[in-house]
This record gives sequence, structure tokens and C-alpha cells, in this order.
Amino acid sequence: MGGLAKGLAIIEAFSPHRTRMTVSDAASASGTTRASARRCLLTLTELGYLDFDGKYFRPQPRLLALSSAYSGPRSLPQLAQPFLKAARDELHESVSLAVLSGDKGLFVARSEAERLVTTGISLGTRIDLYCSATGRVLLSAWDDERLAAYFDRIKPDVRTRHSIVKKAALREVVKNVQKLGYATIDQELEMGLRSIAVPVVDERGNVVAAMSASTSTARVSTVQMINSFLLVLKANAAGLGRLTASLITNRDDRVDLA
Amino acid sequence: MGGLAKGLAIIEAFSPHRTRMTVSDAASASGTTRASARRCLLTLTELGYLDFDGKYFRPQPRLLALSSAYSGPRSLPQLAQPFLKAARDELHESVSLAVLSGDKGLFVARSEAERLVTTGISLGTRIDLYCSATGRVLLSAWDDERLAAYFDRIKPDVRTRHSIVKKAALREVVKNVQKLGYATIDQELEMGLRSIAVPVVDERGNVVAAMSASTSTARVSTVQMINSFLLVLKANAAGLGRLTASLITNRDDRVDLA
DNA sequence: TTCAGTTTGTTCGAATATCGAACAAGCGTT
DNA sequence: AACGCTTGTTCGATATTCGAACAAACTGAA
Repeated sequence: MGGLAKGLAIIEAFSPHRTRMTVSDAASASGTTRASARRCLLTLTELGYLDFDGKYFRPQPRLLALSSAYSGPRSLPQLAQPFLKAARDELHESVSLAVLSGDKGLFVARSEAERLVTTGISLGTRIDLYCSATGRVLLSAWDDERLAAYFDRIKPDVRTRHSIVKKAALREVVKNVQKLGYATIDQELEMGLRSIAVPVVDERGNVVAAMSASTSTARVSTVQMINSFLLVLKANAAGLGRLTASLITNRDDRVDLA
Repeated sequence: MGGLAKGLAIIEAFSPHRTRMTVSDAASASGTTRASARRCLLTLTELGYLDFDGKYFRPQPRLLALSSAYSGPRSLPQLAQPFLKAARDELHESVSLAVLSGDKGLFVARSEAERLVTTGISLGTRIDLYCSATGRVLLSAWDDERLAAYFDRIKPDVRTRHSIVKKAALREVVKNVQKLGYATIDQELEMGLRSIAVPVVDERGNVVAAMSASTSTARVSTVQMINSFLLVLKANAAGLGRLTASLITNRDDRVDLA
């Protein structure tokens, strides 16, 4: 069903940074023709997901209804929240949880640094695996064949002047993550942003997610980050990992409607 | 574009209570044929929004990416969060914000009672206007003509034995909300659940949202709720209302990409 | 177990909606 | 004001969707 795919692609093309789009914007952003984009946008507007003022289309609150499908009572974000909060309280930095979603890492839960209550902002953001700490942790769980195929597929973008883009170098980085058991990013994604991530491993040994802490280059050096963040993250990731068994049992269907 | 509409309807058919669906489930839930539902589900699975185990389709984290389109930096949920938190801290009860979305009230932000950090759970939930406190507040802003059309459209569901379902009675209820400036619900939506809601009015006098506090019948009586919750909600709703001007100025496009 | 009855999943030609090119309308620039 | 370019819209050829029919699985009773 091409129409559905196009429509969803257009929805995803919106972001906190792109809060409005014209027909042409949507067409180029989603990689379709203007005619298709127009039909999608019109339909989405009719359904109440977008608003149209004659020139620009804007996201409407109803889009939230699409994601409320995910996040059941025993979903990963739910389970993770106490651990993310614990880590944040100890580190005083934002702590996030990302899972694999295609060739990207998808942030499913977060505990913000300063503010006590998150609004779901930035949740659902998808970032390429090669350029984020969480992504590299997720990559580190892949076998060589899968990694090779991945690196064949992608073409790395230069985000900042610190970005590693040479595929050989990236493979080396992932190898290192496999060895060390954690990944760091130093201003590769955004200037001034430094992150460290560790895997969340379930009892079968599968990497089900990556937990990361992000900080400012002004506050914490990479060495400090490794020294002071790593243990806290490891501990909370381990705690979360132990709980994820219930997620798996959730798959063979026992409980249903309340 | 029918295909897109059907697909979105199917996505919305999932909920925290319905975390898995068969082809037939999806067909009846979204009001289409099994053939259509099947194509949608297959497409959604291929795109990574759903997972399929041969029998059941389940939501995947990628659905979060669809709603991250909404919630820009200056969105209503963002602006509301401090006020919701303030109200919650004072009342020690969950405080929510809902906006109009078609014939339903859609929860766009919430501050949970006990837990410090929300996970976005229940965000995006849409509830019929006639049976929720927030919904009745939103209805109270409508003129008679629009109300008449609304009551012609709907056919109220019996949710609990306290539910008001007779249309005449509901109209009376809405009239009362218009007069009083707040709405209450007493176990009409769910047994044991009691809520009170007030409008959030912008400086032009438009009702842009409804703010509500929910409590348990075990803890607070309706009278207590009105006496002790109303002022706090009013105050925070007013504070939020003053800020919503920036939402409107946001509509004529000044600032764009960061 | 076996066998109807019923529900569910899948297939395939008829019919509809989509696609892409061509047209029209803005918009900024010279 | 005229030009070029981008953007928005229309319309017939074409590929997709729709709905009915088929097949498979499940349910419950004998």
C-alpha cells in the first residue's frame, strides 16, 4: 500500500524543527511527487492530523493518538522510567533509552536533567545508528555479516566537524564498543554535546536497548564522563535488563483487555 | 486517499488495552473489510510500525516517531507542563490537559499524581466529549447550533451505571457547565473515578483546552473536589491561558528552523 | 475423534483511485 | 513589466484497491 507509506513518511518528515511544510516541502522531504504529497496532506488534514492555512500544513495534536497505540502498561518505556530517573538523579544529566528501529536508534523514554516532568518531547526521535552513542551500542550487538551489510547500505552524513564518516573508521569504533562494553560520542552529532551509552541486556543475553547519558562539553570531559557516568549507567541498565523478561512473556498472549 | 485513512484508523485502534490484533480484529475495529485491513497491516509491518508473529500484529516503538512530529518547542504541551505540575504538587492528584480533536477530547499533557516523571502514557488518548469532565468543558464553549448538530451525531455509550446517556440530560449538563464555568464527572467514565475540569481561555476569550484533576472516589467527595480543587485549577488554567498568545503568533510564521 | 458450522485468512477479476506529465499560478529578480 | 523559476493544480493512462468467492482453521457437539 503505497499511499499509506507515503502518508506516514510525510508525517515523520515533520519534527520539532520543521513544524510546517508546503506541498513541495513535503514532496522533497518524503521523496515523492508533489501530486502524491498533496493528496496525502489533504487527506491528513481532513482527518484532523494536520492543519492547513492555505499555504502551510502544520501538525495537530491528534498525531499523539497514533503513538498512544504503543506504550502499553508493561511496555519498555514504562519499565525503564524508574531506572532512568534513578540514573538522572545521581548524574544530574538527561538519561535516555533507545531501541533499534530499522537502521536507526529510536528514543522511547527519557528522564530530563533539569525539569522534573517530561512532556514526551523528543520521544520518538530517530537517529542514525552510526552517529549516536546509543546507536553504536546497538550496532555492537550485531554480528559481522549484519554489520557489513549495514555499512554497505549507509552513507554517513557530516553533522559536525568532529563527525566520523569514513566507514573503516566507524567499523573500528564499533569494534571498540564491542570490546569495551560502552560507547561515547564527542560532539559528532551536535557541537557541545557529549554522550555515553551502555547496552541493556536481557537475561538471554540479547541487547534490547541502549541507555545513555548526555552532557555538555562545558560541564564534563570525556574522561570524567567515563569515570563518573559509566558505573551508574551500567547499574541501572542491568536493573532494567532483569525486568525485560516480562516483556517477552508478554508476547505469548495471556492477559488481554483489562 | 482511502488507504492512508484506513491505515491510520487501524493504528488508532490499538491502545494500551488492545496491544495485539488479528486481521479480523483490525477490520472490525477500523470499520473496513478484512482484505483492506490485511493490506494495511502488512504495509505497516513492512515499514516497521507493527510486528507480526503469524497471527497477531503488535505495535512497535516506531509509532512514537509519528507523534514526535507534533510537540514543537513552543507547543501547548510544553507550555502547559509547568502549570500542570504546579497544580499537581498542590492537589497531589493527576492533572491533565485536553484539547478538542474532532468529536473527542484529546489528552495532550499530564502530570501524574505519584510518580515524578511521566512516560507519555495515556497521552494521545481520545475520549468522547460527552462523558468526560474535560470534554464537557470543551463542549460548553460551543454555540447552540454546533451543540445541536453534535448531539444529533452522537449516540452515547453506557460506560458505567452512573453514565448519563440521555441526550436531553447531557444538554442540560452542558448548559450547567456554561453557567458554572467548570464540569465534574462522577464515575460516569469508570467506576471510582471522579474528575473536575475548567476551561483554558486565551486572551481573545477562546477556549483552547481544558484542564482537569482526577481523583478516586475513596479519597475525595464531589463537594470536597469542588471546594479544594477548583481554585487551584482555575488559577493554573488562567496562567496557561495567558501564555497561549505565543501559540497564535506562532501561526504567522516568523521563526522557523533553528 | 469426527464432523458440521462458523469464523478467519487469502486470492483474483472488475472498478476505482493513483501516478506523472502537462498546465496554470505565484514569486522574486533583472 | 517581463522573464525565469518554483510551486500548486488538473487530467487521462495505468496500477492499485475493492468485494466477492474460495480455502483454511478453529469451535463445539455428538
